[in-house]
Amino acid sequence: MATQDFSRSLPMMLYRALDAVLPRFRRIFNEFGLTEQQWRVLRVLWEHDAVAFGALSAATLIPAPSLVGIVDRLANQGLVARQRSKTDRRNVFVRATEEGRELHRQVQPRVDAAYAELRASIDARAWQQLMTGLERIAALEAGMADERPAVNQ
Amino acid sequence: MATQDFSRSLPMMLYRALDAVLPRFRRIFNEFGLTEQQWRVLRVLWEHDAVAFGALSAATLIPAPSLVGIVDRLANQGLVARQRSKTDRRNVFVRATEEGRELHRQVQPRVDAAYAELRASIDARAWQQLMTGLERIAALEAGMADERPAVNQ
DNA sequence: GGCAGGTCGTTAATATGTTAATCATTCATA
DNA sequence: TATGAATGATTAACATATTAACGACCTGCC
Repeated sequence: MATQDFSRSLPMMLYRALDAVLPRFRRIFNEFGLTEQQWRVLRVLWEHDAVAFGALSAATLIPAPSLVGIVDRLANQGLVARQRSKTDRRNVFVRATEEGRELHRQVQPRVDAAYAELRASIDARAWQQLMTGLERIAALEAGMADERPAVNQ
Repeated sequence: MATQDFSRSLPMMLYRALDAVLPRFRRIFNEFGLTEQQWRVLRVLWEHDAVAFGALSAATLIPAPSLVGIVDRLANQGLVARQRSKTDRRNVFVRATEEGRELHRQVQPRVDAAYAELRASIDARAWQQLMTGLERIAALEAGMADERPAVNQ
């Protein structure tokens, strides 16, 4: 089982793809004083009004401890607001303010255009195969250990 | 040009794939007191003896400002050593110490096994198509702006 | 020989990732 | 109804990412 070529390993190829794709979007976000993660949060809040903190973490793929600070900063800028659940005071809901929605309306068209340009630079068949492959990898259940705690025998 | 489904966008799918794949490797690195990035550096230094700082940054995909601290910490642990070039004192070479090589010999088999297991969990054809797709994306030249500074007219 | 401009590693400031622990709250149950 | 386990957000400590600026060093050119 020879050691595999490091630079063409799956993780490195995924990083390479991100390095090729993200800068064109980050450039847009920076124009509006947003980081990529801050934008991801706004992106979700635009579609769903009020989102539970845990659900927001899952939808953005941002780990909860990171999300705390990100929501803090967005709240300080007046773009989102926190709201504790009244039925279960452990839960926190996050929603975009009107100001946050307005900012999103400005950013989204630019992002859509950049995404269309990206997609147009790869032929549709290769794009579809790539997406299918990524779905299969993503379906692999993260670690495959200590999930399903070995129920009886 | 309707707004595209966020959760299935290329960047989010790439993140999802990383989230599914990385934990199984990180678990191994942590056993040996290494972070993922620290391991990437050792991985390259194992193959190449002495590597110029800039080349190390490129090979690991770790941005230079981050790499400074990572090499610092590896050097403090005695796993790597810095060495300034005598012909051009701006250049710095990094090499693994004997201790670093020994650690690598312990970690690599575990990583190879985990990688083999990962690869076995996807059929070879889908894997190949995924890799081909990733190569195409990676070839896209990052930002496609301010590269090639608009030479005459 | 000296100066303008470029290269290379580094520092600085801020934001985020990672892992473990904490704290308030809820829930099941004795 | 008190109590221990479970949950959800948060804090803590450390490592890394991002962007801009810096400083030492080289190189071409006057």
